[in-house]
Amino acid sequence: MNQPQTLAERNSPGVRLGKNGDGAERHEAIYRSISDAIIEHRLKPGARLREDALADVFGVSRTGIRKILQRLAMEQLVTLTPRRGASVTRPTADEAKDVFDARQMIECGLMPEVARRITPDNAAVLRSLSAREQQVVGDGDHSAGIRLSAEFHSRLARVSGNATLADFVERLCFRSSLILAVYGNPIRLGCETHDHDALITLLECGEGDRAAALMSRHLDAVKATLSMVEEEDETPDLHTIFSC
Amino acid sequence: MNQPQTLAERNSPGVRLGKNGDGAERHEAIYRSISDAIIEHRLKPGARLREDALADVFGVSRTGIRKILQRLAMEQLVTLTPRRGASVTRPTADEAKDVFDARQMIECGLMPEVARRITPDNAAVLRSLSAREQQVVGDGDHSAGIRLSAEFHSRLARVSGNATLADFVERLCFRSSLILAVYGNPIRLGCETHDHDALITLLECGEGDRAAALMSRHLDAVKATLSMVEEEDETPDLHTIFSC
DNA sequence: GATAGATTTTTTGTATACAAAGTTGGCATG
DNA sequence: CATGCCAACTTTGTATACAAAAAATCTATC
Repeated sequence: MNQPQTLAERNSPGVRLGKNGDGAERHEAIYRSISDAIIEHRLKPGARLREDALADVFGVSRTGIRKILQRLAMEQLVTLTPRRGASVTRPTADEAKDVFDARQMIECGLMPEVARRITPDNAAVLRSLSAREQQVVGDGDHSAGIRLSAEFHSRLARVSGNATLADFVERLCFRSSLILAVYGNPIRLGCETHDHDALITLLECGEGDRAAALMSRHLDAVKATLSMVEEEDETPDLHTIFSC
Repeated sequence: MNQPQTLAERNSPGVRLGKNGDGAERHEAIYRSISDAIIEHRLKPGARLREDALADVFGVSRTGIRKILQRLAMEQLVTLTPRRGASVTRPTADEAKDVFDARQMIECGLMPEVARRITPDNAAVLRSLSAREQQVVGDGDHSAGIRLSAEFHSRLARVSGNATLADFVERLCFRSSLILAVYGNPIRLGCETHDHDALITLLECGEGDRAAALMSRHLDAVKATLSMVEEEDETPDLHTIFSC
């Protein structure tokens, strides 16, 4: 993700952006790069994101990076501390609970409408997503699995036709990825991927309520894999560790 | 530059900027000023928000204004069109439906937990908010009424203890204010304020399910006051108007 | 030898300057 | 007289420069 256009642009001083297209798409691409890196756990919670470094890597100035960082902060993927810069957010146990409770309410609540609106096309896309997820998990690529699972849930919600709630679900799924990265148990991860297929089948049969019940159990199962041990909190950390 | 922070201070009383004027709080105050103006319908949907003008009015440079505008855009209170700048968003009928459906799902779903957690303190704050709302509506100040109603719902959701869902509800309430500003019927507005009091009473008695039912009816009532006539969409507008 | 203060260095916050694109008005031509 | 093109003016997009604050390092004194 970090190689191709970066060096090319850095090496050419008079950057002609007419060819590459306007900066908006470029910014979107950079946003996606960072977002993906966070969701896939290549950037770990707590990692500092210095503006200069990012500007350097992506070959844009700090102005653009700041904008992207601000957006990521609003989606709670990074935290912006006033004079200390940006870092990948480390979700607290409370936040994790809130996020999964929210998902349970919204995603389950959406199932009846999804059942009403799902089309063979939607189902096919979702099944292929689920298949890809099972494949990469089978290959041991947990990062890709986490992201594909998030994408599955997000797209499923979008079938409901309610863009606002689908956006919420998408954001919650991104945050869930982060939570899994912190509290997740790699061993037990991915044993619930078959739920996704069962979910699609139920929805295609118009069984919205049973789909909601399954979704609820599914999210419970994911929650159950989390080991909710609150990690260290920077400063008190040292005291707790070295005082005993 | 010319008249620094005069309007900013007038519009946001109680915020202490201090002499050094911690920039963060100042930006927050400006954000609130613009946000309030939009929610209270002093800035009407479609109104253009030129960066220079705002920078001038609030006595900061365009940099800060852009940041605020971007945040407002993410909350869907303003729309940012690529080389055309910012304007107050004009919600479509579809968006309005989505927003109210979302509110119905989330706010109603939250009621049982709110009933479990509400304290006399919470109830008192909410009651005073409701009283203020009834008062200003009685005085004919619809703008303040809309904003106080939004604040009531937002705070009510926050009692649930789920910060994530409360944030969602807050955003939905802000957008609702905008929707009411476009599709609302001033005459029928505010006849449901008594629902708020009844809601608190039910919640204090621990009647979460009945509170959820009332909330559902309440939101239905608000929806019913909307006249869902899709307003003009710029270009086709002229054709439709002048072709007959 | 340790601690507190001061200095240096790094990093963010803000403003301004410059470039590109859009909009508007005027001018010329059919 | 209308229509299409061109030019100026306006407004946003981006980078850079400068200032302020926090972190780190060094020094001096107790």
